[in-house]
Amino acid sequence: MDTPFRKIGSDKLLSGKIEESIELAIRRRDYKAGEKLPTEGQLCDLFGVSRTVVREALRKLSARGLVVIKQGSGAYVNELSSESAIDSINLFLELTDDGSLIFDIIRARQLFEPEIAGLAALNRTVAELEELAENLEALKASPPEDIDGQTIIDIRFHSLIASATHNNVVALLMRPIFDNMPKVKRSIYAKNNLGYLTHDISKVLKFHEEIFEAIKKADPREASHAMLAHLKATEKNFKDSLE
Amino acid sequence: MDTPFRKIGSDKLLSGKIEESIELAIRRRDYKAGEKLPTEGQLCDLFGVSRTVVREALRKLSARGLVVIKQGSGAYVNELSSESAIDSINLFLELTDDGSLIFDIIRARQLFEPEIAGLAALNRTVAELEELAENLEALKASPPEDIDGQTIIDIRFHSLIASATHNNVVALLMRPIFDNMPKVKRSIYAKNNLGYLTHDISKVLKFHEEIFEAIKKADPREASHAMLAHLKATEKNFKDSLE
DNA sequence: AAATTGCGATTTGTCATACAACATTACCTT
DNA sequence: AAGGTAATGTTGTATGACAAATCGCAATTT
Repeated sequence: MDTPFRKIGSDKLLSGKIEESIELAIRRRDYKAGEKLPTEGQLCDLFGVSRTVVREALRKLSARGLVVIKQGSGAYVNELSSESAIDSINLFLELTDDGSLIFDIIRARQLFEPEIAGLAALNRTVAELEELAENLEALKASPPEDIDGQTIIDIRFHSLIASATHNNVVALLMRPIFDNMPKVKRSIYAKNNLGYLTHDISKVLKFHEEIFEAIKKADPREASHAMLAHLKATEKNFKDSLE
Repeated sequence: MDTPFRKIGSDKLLSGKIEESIELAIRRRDYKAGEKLPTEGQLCDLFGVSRTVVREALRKLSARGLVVIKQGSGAYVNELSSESAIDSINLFLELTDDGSLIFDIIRARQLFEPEIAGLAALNRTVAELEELAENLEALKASPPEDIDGQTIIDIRFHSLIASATHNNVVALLMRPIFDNMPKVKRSIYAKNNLGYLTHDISKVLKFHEEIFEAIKKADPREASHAMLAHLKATEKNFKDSLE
């Protein structure tokens, strides 16, 4: 039953208020990345609370990746990496997976990656082409039985293309998808394990090379088509493994 | 001086180890959503550490959205909502924005949303069509000067379509993009404020209706095209505001 | 019997103090 | 001046105490 009365000072916990306060200061750039925050003692004085409260506030901020705490030294504003944000997403996907995650990942890649490859074909620099070429060589050189290693190289190939769009939002949002590729791979090889291996790295390599050539030629349509073909093949591989 | 050897048991801090341990238990589903964790006192005994440490571990977990702590009651495994994960992403985007965020958002939408609309056209249910229809009515009924209100309805329209793909990954990853739409809107109206308003809700409505009709007809190609036209118009609107 | 109230026990929130572990600085020795 | 060492500062952990919120159960009221 709802009453007309609602909570007022939402965050009644002191550690919560102080967390907010420090977070705000960081968002306002009062403290920039790498800078040292006041010591626990100073924060106690500033806020007029006990060290317990300050420490718990700092702990929460560190858990969210906003600050790093170094024993004996102090608390510093984190050079914000995307890792903690990505981790949050991945944790959520893992915990809410009702079994559809793998298929959703496969489908999402088909939706997004062709377009990404197309944009990358337009925006890529020569340095990025170089990195892609190196990646192809690495895949060629990898031992045929080292599936995990190949997966890492595979992920990097697709990540490089996402980065080559020069769109930070795109590159960031694709990360959770790429992070889940090993799970997809594992699910494929878990089914037909040891016996007959459908895995054929030369096929993957061929697709990668086609995509690379299209991006090199700055041909978005062809890049997009090549990417879609690649992902369709991956999906077929996955579906075949379900029997 | 760095040695080539690094710590193995990475988290040397007790609170970190205990955080990990509890997190693992949650990931393993030893404690399911809504369930109550042992009390602080019990955890102290279990791990053989002080309450300080246990409390800081719980605080970190709560900051990451894995548990909720209720004073006088206990710590419970959180009904995991996507909010904290999304917040992390949004915070990261905000803090690392070098000025390109708004443009990246606009571009990312053009990459992703046409495909999404296409998939939604194939997978939408009648209930979802109903919700979209209601949303169109809401937009029609909104006061012309209530731009913030219209933005909320606009966001919901696009969110509904993303959900109608029935792909959790897609719906989740689009959230940070939608959350930033108000920022884009504000940047448009900040430029030509008060004077001549380029804002014309009837245009938006027309696009939305086209998209809706295509999705209703289960025509992915048309849905995709309509969505792209909509987003191109939005981009033009944005670019016009830059002069 | 059902609902409400009140009280005690449990649990989390905050404070204070003390000491350990680590980092930084200043000083001293060479 | 260079290098090592002690002093100092800062974070990590432990303990004890009490406040504040919640919960469970019995007593009371209706």
